[in-house]
Amino acid sequence: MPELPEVETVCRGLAPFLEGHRFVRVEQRRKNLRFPFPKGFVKRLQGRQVERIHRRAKYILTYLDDSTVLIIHLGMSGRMTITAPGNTAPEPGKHDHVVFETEAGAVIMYNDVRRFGLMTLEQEDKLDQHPLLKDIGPEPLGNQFSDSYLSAVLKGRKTSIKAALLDQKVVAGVGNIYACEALYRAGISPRRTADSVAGKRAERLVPAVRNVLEEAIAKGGSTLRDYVQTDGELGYFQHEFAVYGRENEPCPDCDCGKSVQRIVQSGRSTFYCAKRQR
DNA sequence: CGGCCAACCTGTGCGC
DNA sequence: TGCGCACAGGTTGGCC
Repeated sequence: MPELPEVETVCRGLAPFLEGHRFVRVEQRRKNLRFPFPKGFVKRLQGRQVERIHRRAKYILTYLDDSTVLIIHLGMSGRMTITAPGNTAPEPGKHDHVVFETEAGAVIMYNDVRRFGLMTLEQEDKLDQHPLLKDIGPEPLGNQFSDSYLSAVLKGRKTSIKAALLDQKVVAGVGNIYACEALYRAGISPRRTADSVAGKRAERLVPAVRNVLEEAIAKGGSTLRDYVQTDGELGYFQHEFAVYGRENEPCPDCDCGKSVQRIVQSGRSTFYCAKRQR
């Protein structure tokens, strides 16, 4: 699930337990996720203090006091679980792959059934050049993501606009759900060619992407308090989607009885309303 | 380079 | 109840 809003929510949930706190125990419970853990992973983390947590695209960047950065990606099924200081942490289960304990007594577990996630370490001054990060496009909530940028970057691209939105080089952090939802809001067909999204369409798509992500973050934020108190699990949230997962249902703004269709584009499900989206 | 597809891995839900 | 298949929110690497 984790797209930009979920990763942002996870970062915000982790921050109070990690920023300014020191890892006193790190347990790596298997040798790899998507990639092998780097050499000396546990040793390099133990005793380090976290300075700040930051999100870039779908990556969680944890800046440490020795100028290294712990890079975390949640993949498809990665979650973080927090046990606040003073409470008893559960025993790690089959899919709890990494356990962090802070000096204050918080226990954070990384859980990932499918293991498409990753953790690695990089020197802070080399972070921009890291292979995983160097080609990522602008943050959709930042100023660089504008209709002129979008028109320019999509120029000449014959793939679908849906596939282009999923390309992290075009824009950072948009995944399958929010690509569908943003296109719905913008009234743009996911089948449309990417380079046909310029001018007025780009002017509609940019705020559509921004707004849907901002709303999802706001919702994550509003459920976060309850989330941490109940079971401490961070990562999966119930959102109301207009089209995603709603095949054969009427879309919210449809007055014509037509319903949401599911198609497959480059191997991923796309949901859209053929009447509203052209 | 652009674009498509398989692969990575586990779990779940559905039809038969 | 069991089996096989489709599918799941991400990303990469290989191929044409």
